[in-house]
Amino acid sequence: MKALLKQNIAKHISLSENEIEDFCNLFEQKLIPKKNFLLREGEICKFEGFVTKGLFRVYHIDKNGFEQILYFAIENWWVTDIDSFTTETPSQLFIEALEDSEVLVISKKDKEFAYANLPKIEKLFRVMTQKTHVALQRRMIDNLSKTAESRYIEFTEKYPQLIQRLSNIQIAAYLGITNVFLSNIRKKIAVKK
Amino acid sequence: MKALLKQNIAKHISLSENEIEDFCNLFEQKLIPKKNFLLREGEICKFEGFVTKGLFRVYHIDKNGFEQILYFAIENWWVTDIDSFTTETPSQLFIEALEDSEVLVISKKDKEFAYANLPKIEKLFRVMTQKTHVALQRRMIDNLSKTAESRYIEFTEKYPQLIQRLSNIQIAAYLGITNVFLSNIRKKIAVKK
DNA sequence: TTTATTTATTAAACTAGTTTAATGTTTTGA
DNA sequence: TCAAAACATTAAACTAGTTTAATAAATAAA
Repeated sequence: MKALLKQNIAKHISLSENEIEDFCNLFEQKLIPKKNFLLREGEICKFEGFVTKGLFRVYHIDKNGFEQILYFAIENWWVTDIDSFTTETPSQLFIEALEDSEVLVISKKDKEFAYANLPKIEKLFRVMTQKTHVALQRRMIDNLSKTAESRYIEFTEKYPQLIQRLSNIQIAAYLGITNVFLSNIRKKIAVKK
Repeated sequence: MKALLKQNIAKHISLSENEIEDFCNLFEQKLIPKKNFLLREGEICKFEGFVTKGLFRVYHIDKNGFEQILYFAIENWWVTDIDSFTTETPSQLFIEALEDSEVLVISKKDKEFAYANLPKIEKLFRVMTQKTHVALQRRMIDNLSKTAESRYIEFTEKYPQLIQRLSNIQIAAYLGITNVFLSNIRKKIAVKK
């Protein structure tokens, strides 16, 4: 059950068999059925999660009621509201299962325990946060410089397996456009081919 | 000369007098005159910097020649291309001094040395990267959900001291709009008052 | 001090993306 | 298996933001 998690950790840092076992024992499994929430706006995020099955979307609802999707998380991805988790303030985000999902979660308390007792865990999360940050930085540049059409094309090329599992409404909310305009883009691309 | 750096580090983690001294000794000062570069596109970023005087802009030039500003760095801010620095690949960014500036830099080699010998430094950069990431995440949501006008107003409210040192061209490139449209926004706001 | 360069503003035509609403299709759930 | 709900598409009017260009003002350089 925790094989995927161990494998994911090993991609970032090297730990002894014991160390990785100890760390993974701090996680417990949660099952989140489709349309249920791992986190709701206003709650303080007290966990960090690793998805082993299913699909989540992490999104914000602005004051006009529009949803902006920060990211999706499928199998082998980490999911949390790092803002609320680190500052211990109420979250501005929802984390919702778009499919029946399974996630391994570690509590804030246990994570701090790991930081204190397994120094390499500090490195693990530094490296992971850096990678996440680099990815977001690239997305920021793309959003500032590229048209919705090329952002859509690049998204489909980068995450073909994800596209198939998402409705156009979700994809549009991620790209920062309306689903009506996404429809236009898709038509335009289809005509080209 | 390194008092500001020490004070900045102390904000994030607590170190002994010796530890902080040892770590700060790994930094050396660089003077970058206005309009000169700390990093150019294509170079591999081999440093992490802490600004003690002046002002930098970190930006990308897209294939149409337009500039997008990722962030500004003034006194007491850190500056690097974390992407190029961690992956050791050619940078897609320019880091340019907008004023005569002074920056304390640590090399990649010395930073790895610090990670290996001063475990708390690992924590320092994990915490800093997290904070930077949270800020970028908030900016991403703002860019997806808010109009250019409210992004401008919020920027002026959040960084009043920065606004005074920047031309409207720089501010527009940060907001992701043209300077012509920024002029319209400014006029509209002025009329309101 | 004079000239060249960069910056800010304005106008006017234009375009990428939104809004609202209608219609058909697919999925869900009782 | 049938009705309700969610989804995708299209059209048409609209708006936020761009583009190009001209002009004035501020800054820098010689």
